[in-house]
Amino acid sequence: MAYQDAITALSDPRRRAIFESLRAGPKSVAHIARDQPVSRPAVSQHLKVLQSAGLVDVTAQGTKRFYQIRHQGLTTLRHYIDSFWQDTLDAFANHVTENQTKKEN
Amino acid sequence: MAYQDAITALSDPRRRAIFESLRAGPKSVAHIARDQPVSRPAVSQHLKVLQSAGLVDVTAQGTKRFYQIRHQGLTTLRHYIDSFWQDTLDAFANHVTENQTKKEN
DNA sequence: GCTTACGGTTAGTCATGGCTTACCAAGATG
DNA sequence: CATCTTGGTAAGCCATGACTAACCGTAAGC
Repeated sequence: MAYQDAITALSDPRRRAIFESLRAGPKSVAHIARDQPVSRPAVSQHLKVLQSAGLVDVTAQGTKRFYQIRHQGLTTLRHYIDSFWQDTLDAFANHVTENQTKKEN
Repeated sequence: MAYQDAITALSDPRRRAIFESLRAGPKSVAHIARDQPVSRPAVSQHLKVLQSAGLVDVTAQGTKRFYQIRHQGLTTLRHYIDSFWQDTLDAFANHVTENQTKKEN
């Protein structure tokens, strides 16, 4: 949902590896698990986290479930990062001008 | 250093709160800790992580140490996120065309 | 000089979360 | 229908990491 969930989801190395493996396109759970050094249930749990973070979505096709990257999740994360630019640059300018005023720090 | 460290550093809610509190400009450790519901050593440890992730840098001024946001750390993180766009869009196009070819999935 | 403020480090505790094993439901295949 | 494949879920184990208390070094201020 929010950017917090996206960051939390991508903070785990294995989850990041799974997410990055989807760069190549949609994959089934078994296909993803084949390239990972952990069990299939572990992959399934990671995918659940990625999905509820809005980073992937699923397309059922028979018993197979294809996961793929969802760009919207990455967009919210990018907005969060971008939001620091203007804020901090303004703040830094203020800090320089108020440098001599000796406020409570 | 790398984007991995930045993501890991920002995955912790408290560390994110500390980092976001620096939007307003450089602050001393005591000043940061004043707004956080944890002890000063805890804040110190978080700042250490943020620093080694390249997200903040320090300016000593007497016994006080002013921490501020370092934009370069955010830049590497943004590049990582951006790197998914072209890759996944290409991959999706391929997947659509190869849809009937029934590859091993 | 002595004392106080600032802040980094260490040791030890406790909660979070990633993993495996076992289990179960549902669609595919004969 | 019986069997196999696919994959989600639960219980339990264990490592990681966030936190506090206690300590230490260093620069200010009297």
